[in-house]
Amino acid sequence: MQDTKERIVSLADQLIKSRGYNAFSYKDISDPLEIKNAAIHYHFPTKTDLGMAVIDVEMQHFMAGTGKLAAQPEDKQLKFLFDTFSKKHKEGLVCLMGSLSPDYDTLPEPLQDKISGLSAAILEWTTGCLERGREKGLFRFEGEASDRALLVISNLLASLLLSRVMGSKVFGRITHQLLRDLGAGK
Amino acid sequence: MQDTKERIVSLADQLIKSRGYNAFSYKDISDPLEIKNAAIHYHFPTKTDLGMAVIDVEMQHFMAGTGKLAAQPEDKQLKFLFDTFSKKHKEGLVCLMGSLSPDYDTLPEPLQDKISGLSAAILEWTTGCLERGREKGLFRFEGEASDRALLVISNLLASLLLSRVMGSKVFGRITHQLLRDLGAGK
DNA sequence: TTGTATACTTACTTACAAGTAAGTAATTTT
DNA sequence: AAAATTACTTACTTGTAAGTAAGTATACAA
Repeated sequence: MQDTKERIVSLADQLIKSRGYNAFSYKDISDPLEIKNAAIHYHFPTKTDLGMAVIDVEMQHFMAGTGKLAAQPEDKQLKFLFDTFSKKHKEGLVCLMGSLSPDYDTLPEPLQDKISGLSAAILEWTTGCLERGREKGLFRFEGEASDRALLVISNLLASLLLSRVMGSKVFGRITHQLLRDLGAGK
Repeated sequence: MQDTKERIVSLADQLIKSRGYNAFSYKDISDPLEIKNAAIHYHFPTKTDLGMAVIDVEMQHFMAGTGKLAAQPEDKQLKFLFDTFSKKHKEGLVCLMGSLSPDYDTLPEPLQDKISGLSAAILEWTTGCLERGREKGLFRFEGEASDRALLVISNLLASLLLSRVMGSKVFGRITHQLLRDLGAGK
């Protein structure tokens, strides 16, 4: 039954994005799934193994999602990124990197490396999207595309975090301003 | 000896900003200060009390710092905000809100309220700064000053988080782009 | 039909975080 | 000089997180 394994990863993913890596335990997973904590250790011997699996799945989803859109115009592609974050916002979650980066120094090295890998992939993709979009006249902005991509990611990440602290309207205010700065939808 | 009490808060502040609220324990404070954990409980009966004290001190520092600059031109005032974050960046720390917001939902309500209060104060101050600065021609940007202030705070917060994950150069790249977007120093 | 792999459970161990109760030494107040 | 307050320590308790060793039920394979 691959089913249990997938449910464990899925719940762990949600827990990381809602409460943070250091604030959830195997009990938070075993209780709702009505299994014993040892069942989780059977699939994922250590919490690090589970964390790795969560990031692997996130990476796979990202690759699959962007892969499907590769032929679309860049403004549509960028919308995919914004929609991904918008969905998390509606669920009251933050993004993986937003959740894991404050705890980064407390995480085991293999986990750190996976997180860095994921962030590099997202930055690379966003950079390419903005770069090509600007050439086509879909976006208008100054400076290096990679710097602008960093700004976009930085804002999306923080908008989810700040929504929690400052109220949910913050997400829309930040993303709206962000899109305006890119000269998108113009 | 008020000294011990202050050292406890100061260390707790550093621990929150380096490892996160849920990832530090009283032992991380009692060991370096060479006191017993009960000594911390004497000053701060619960971890929540300690967390509250950390935020209180942060708020006091913010009020004192901005208060001193009230007569200065707005671009200098904004520089104070950037310098505050730059200092944290050099120390490898993130800001309080960056550290506490992912764990927000796991925190006791009084702590949540204090964090929200602090964030509101920072947003209010930044909004005023940008607003008056734009009127004087020190800044140039579109949209509501409060939305732009949100963007500034969002980027500063995220730049510290992302520096950990993506490498320390990220901080400078984000802040540089941010200042350019405000038409500052021009 | 016996054996082996899979997916668990039962029942632990170890470690440590958070908090408390009672005691003590030094200072300060009356 | 006695009493009270301050700032701790000693020595706990309770709870929980992470992990493990050994056993069991089921399926499927040789």
